Amino acid sequence: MTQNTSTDLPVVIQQRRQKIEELRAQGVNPFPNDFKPSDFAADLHTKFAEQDKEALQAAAHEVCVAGRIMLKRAFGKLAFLQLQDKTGRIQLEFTVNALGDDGFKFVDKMLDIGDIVGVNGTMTRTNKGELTIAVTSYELLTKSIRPLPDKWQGLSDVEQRYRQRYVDLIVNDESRNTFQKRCQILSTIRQIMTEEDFMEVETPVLHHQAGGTTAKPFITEHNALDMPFNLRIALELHLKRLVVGGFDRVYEMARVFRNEGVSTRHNPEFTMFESYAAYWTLQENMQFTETLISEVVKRVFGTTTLTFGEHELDFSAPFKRMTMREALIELGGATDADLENEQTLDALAAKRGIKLEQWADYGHKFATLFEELCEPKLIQPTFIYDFPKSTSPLARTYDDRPEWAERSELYVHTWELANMFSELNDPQDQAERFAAQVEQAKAGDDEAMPYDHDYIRALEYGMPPTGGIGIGIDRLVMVLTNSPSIRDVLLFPHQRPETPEQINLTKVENAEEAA
RNA sequence: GGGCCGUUAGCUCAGUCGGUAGAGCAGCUGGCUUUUAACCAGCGUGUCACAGGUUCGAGCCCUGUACGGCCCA
Repeated sequence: MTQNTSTDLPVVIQQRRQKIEELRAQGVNPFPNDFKPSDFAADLHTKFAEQDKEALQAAAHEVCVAGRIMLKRAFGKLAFLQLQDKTGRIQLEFTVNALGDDGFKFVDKMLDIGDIVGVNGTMTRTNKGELTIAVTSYELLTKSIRPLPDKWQGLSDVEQRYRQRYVDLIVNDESRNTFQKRCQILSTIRQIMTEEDFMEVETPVLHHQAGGTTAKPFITEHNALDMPFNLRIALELHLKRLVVGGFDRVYEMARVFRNEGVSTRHNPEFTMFESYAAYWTLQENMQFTETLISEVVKRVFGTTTLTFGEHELDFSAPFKRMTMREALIELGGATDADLENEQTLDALAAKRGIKLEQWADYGHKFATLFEELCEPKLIQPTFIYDFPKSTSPLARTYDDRPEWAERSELYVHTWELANMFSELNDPQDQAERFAAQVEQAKAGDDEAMPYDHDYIRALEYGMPPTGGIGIGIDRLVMVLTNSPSIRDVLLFPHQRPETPEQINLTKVENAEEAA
């Protein structure tokens, strides 16, 4: 918001500011911090669910809550307000009888929707049966000066919901619920990882060389070192260095950054989960991934079936498994002959109207055909395994099938949710793969990885046979919370600056630091 | 990057054929001791995203820009 002069402000804000002045004139602090609530709305609803008005009034349970006023219905000598805390809402009843003329008049005239109050009172029920706190004393804790959105329509403008997430969270229950679920999903993953004896580690965000996958990095600069850095695009290579170091089971769940487009499924910064376990094979990777996800669903949602859009998704283990070749044949309608060699793949692509890259080899063509022909059909959780070697530069290949990598991806609702493989631990092979990537980059693949010499050096010390798993946490949360856009599961999704001035602010700060 | 759509009061939205801005909620004043989108009486909320253009006259037509949404790459 731009800086307005006071007369430009909405009338409501001017009125609220005047109320603050009046309060101060009366010696009332509009922002005190001496109130301690001891009860929460949801607990009260649970605790007193069975008790009727007479029972409650006879017992006169004393309670103390604090929260935001969301609704106000005032009569001459009685007022009902609805208070919202982090657990939900509870109705408050203010009366002249309980509070006296001045105490009631303050509620009527000075307390507004949006204000934060603390109250003491006793439990009761209204004649209509609603559980209510009969307030015996109260305190204004924070005066709010901006009006909340319409109590019935709420806030639906998507831009404002993202830019002012705090307002969205105040008024939209679904939004609050989604982010609570996100938090529970993350903490349950951490719980399970701890139960499985994994160690959570932190690796650098600033990389000299953004590796571990193929994506365009962000570039930043270290002023004191006078040196450019990339923001990480994956966690992989540092975590595997730790496996070399003897930490047999490690994982990290954190933000990575990719300098690419923004869409309903892409945000420039997003959360990756990666775990590495020494001595795990691809089979164990797949078993663990399905256990982790189905266990998260069970613990967080108390079920194994969740709705996404029109689909019922069944997360009970085991998930379906098929090789990429089987998928192309069963789902893609290809024949063995179609998959014979590069020429037959070209013919298949031409027949289905699929464009293949100039630089693509057999493996890349094979994978592209899979993406085009099969991905849209993968709704229920399904592992696709056995990837072409050339599309998997960090994965071990089968000893008896050197052109195929011990790699699998988990698909749910057409999205790639997880990626896992037996890690390539032969330093010479890995060096050759890096070299091939460099060649591929020269040939025009702008997603090829750079050569990481220190990673080769680490492998030369010896990395035990290891299974690695990567999970796109935001997409997982989307699938589990029925959220069609990644912005619905990111508290503060990427937005362009609201005003040109904000772009200038960023530049000014950089210039100051550089000076 | 391309296509389509959107931007009007604090919020949700209407605005006819181009004739100078409208509703509900919120707010303000008054009334009301059991409301559940409380009710009754009264008051008005405004850089119609921004900048140009056409026109006697633009929220409406045209051009450009910004921001956002959806789809495609």
